[in-house]
Amino acid sequence: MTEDTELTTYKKNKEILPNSFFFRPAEIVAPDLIGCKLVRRQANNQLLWGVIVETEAYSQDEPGCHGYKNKTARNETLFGKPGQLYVYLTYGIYHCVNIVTDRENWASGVLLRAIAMPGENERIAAGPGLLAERFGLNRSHDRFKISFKNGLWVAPKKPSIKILEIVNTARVGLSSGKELPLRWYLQPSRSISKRAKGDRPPSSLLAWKPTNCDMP
DNA sequence: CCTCGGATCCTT
DNA sequence: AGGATCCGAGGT
Repeated sequence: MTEDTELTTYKKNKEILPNSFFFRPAEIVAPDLIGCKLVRRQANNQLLWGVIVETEAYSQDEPGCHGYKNKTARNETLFGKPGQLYVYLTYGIYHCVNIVTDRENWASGVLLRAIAMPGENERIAAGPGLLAERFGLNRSHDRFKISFKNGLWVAPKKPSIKILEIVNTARVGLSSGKELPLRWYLQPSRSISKRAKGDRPPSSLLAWKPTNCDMP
């Protein structure tokens, strides 16, 4: 299949999550995104994609969220319409990519923490900073509305993903709100971020590959 | 204006 | 265990 027909196949098969998917609470959207594909159309119309294997939920009623205290210039996007990106610079070096969720004027979003990409090193996007770098997303993409038309969208998970286990744990790298179980990852993917204690490492026999999610 | 500390990752 | 490197938030 040529790249252009692959691109149009997404549209023809409606392999695009509707915007309404994100108009739900972050703690519902976050586990629901596990197994879905993040797809980016590149300048040459080739598609860059991978399977989302780790997410975290944030919302303004808990202290881990950037919108916990009040609206500022930095976190304003988080209060905006669901279905757009909230991208911020962290530790002065890396970017973190969120998809805004729930409803307008309620700060909430899902942090995309790790993606498995077929044919690439399994650690290429195994963390929020690496993921942002691999997909070429940075502060200029803050407020970016994800859609097929805009060349960045999420494709629904394949039925085959349902046999796999989604593990729920505490979030990673927080000083406040760290106890809340708002992180989810796909077991036994080898592409999740490696920072959480107690994560069950996948055995080499069980290691999960994104190849069973090829189009269509 | 100054200081502090990150939703990280890589190297000792 | 510590450094890279930016910048928003909060205190003086």
